[in-house]
Amino acid sequence: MDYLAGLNEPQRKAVEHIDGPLMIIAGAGSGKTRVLTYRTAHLIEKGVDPFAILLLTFTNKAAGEMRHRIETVIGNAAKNIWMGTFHSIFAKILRFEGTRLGYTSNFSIYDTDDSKSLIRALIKEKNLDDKVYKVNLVLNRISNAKNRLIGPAQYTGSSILAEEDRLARIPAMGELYQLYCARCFAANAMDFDDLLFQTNILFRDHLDVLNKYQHKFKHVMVDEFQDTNVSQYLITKKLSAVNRNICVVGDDAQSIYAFRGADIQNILNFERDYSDLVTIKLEENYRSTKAIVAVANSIISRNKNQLKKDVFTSNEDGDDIEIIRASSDNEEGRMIASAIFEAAQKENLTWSDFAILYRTNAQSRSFEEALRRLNIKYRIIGGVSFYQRKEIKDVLGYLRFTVNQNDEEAFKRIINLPKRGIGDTTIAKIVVTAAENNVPIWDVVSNISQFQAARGSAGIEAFSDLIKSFKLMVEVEQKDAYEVANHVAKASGLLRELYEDKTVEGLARYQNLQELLNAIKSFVDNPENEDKSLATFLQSVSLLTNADADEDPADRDKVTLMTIHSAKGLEFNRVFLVGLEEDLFPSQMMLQSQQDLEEERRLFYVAVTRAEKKLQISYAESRYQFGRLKACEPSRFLNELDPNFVKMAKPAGARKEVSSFRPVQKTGFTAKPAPSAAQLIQKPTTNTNYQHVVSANFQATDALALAAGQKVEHAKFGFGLIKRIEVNGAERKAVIDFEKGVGEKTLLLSFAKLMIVT
DNA sequence: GGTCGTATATTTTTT
DNA sequence: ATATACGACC
Repeated sequence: MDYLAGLNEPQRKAVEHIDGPLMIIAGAGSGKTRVLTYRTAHLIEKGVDPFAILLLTFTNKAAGEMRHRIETVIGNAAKNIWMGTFHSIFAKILRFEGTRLGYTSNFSIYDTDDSKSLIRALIKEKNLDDKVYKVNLVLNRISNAKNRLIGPAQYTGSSILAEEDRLARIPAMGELYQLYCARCFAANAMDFDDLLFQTNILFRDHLDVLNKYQHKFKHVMVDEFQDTNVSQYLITKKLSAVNRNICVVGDDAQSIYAFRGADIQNILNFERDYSDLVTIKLEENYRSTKAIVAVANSIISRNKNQLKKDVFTSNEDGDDIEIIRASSDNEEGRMIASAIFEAAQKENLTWSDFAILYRTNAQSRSFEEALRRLNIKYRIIGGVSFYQRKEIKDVLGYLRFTVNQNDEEAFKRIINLPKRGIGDTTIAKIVVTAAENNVPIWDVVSNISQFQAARGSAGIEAFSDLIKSFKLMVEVEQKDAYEVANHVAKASGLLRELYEDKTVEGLARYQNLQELLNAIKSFVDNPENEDKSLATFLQSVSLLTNADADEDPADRDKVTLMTIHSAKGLEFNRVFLVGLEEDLFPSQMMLQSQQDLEEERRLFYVAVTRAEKKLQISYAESRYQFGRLKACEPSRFLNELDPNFVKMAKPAGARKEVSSFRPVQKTGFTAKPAPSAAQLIQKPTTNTNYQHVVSANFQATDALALAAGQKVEHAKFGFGLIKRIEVNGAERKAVIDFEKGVGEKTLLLSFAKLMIVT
């Protein structure tokens, strides 16, 4: 019990409160995780069975870390606590209980891409105008409905919603919703929202199941409670209705997921649902300096919709918050990068002490470039994660279809991959045939001759034989996930296809695939995983968030770049909050669609409170957007900072633009790893002759731009004159002579769109 | 059915 | 700037 000694009064009270509903309002940096950890440990020490504790966190990573910390306090018993995200915990429960709802235990989980693809197909099948029925809009409406527990039947029955959709000129919305659900169900698939929605249905319609879990979980705890939606809230409420031991932890000031259905009212109105609720406020900030806390308070005090709170700190005063003005996004990048470089040297900090936080993922580019230039190591959290990459999703598609042959989206992805001569028309026909005859897709595929004339059916038969052999491995031979995946990668031909692709991207994709196989291997080898089946692996994979990505600890000393959303729950010695421009932050989109400046302000608050020692905020006066330079205004949020703790950074000395013209000497370098990225094959060069041979597949406009005598220039990086250009149409090759040396950068930018053929 | 070339729209945040 | 959609053509 000695760990109680290190806690302050409210923290200790929270830890020691065992029976009855408890709400902990935890200000930023107030030791929330610590309280949650100790409280759980305390429960177990008081004799609560770890299996009877349900702890819901926001990311899998948070759960993992918490488990680790509890383990150091109470040891091995921590392994048995039910801990994870809402999505992963209830996916697990649905595996067991889903049969009650007509799903089998190996149901697929559709990610957002799958959902969108299905909606796109439905819009097409119904002959609706996809300019009016935008996929994102439709998906949003469906998602919102599910999060508010409005099923398709209720949706179509609601005159209010029908009126809304009529006014929005999307009267077929209800029908689409219905079809979407029917198709997901036929595919034995649930989307992200279904994992919560169907859990609610399960608990509503099957009281014996609800009862079982109500008695199983003696204590229910919810972390980041401010970001739960109605669907999640109802699940926890139902689960804790018997024992009434519900403990929620959160900070209304940090509620930043309204766009995903999170309802700040859950926390603001929590008292209404529990008359005997005990509320404890943690208001002492242990993380940040006085200056940072003061500025954060000055920001959040402008919001009306919040619980009263008085966050304070007894930490040192600290440096003032610095505002950095840059002329462009590229200059912003350079200024921040050199600020990091200098600070690291002068103050003996490591790269991992720094974080750059931005509003949108697209902003990372200028920082990446500038950091690379200074040889500063960095890592980017978010963006396109490993499991989103095409080659990975392709293999996962095969694996998904092997486990669940009704999975329509997996089917569409892999049926013609590698090419089997099966086109979109055939695929659509199969899908529609299955839907119309109300039979699983697999029935059509495996009996293709009954449904379709001979044309194209050879390829389909080959495909169905392939899948049958995979099925055999899983269902009869009971092979584990790795054995199956390894075989599938080879037998499908995907591995070979990538192996034969000798371009740099091809190589990277091949390596990614190998890495996926390694990940599966380590899943199988991990003694903590009792169930090594493919189905279980797939489930764990589809619920990974981008905060969960593995990082090799040996390689950790890097500057972190990420969106403010992904920074939730983290802290850094130094924080650079960048891109403080009106319309970007606060985001124009957000203000238009949700009319919610307060949520943006909370996001600002979250960003500011990530900093421990020093906070620097920057904005640019111009920024590239859609390839064009746009003028920008400083954000209104800059005026909301307490002026007593803010200073302008001294203007950086006049800076000469870089315009080096280094001759290219390397053989074969690559452009950014964009899909259209190019590899340059360079012929041996002499000192004066910069000839490059490019095998390319380019648009006519590009060829024009590259015509002989044209200047090739890019922004500030320099230019070169093309002396001669030969474009051999048949071979799709261009030979280009440069009059003089051009910078490597210029070459890359000029050729980035050229795609390699050979 | 597949490939190529051009026109068009697109960007907020994420389980 | 780039991803997608569409029409022309093989």
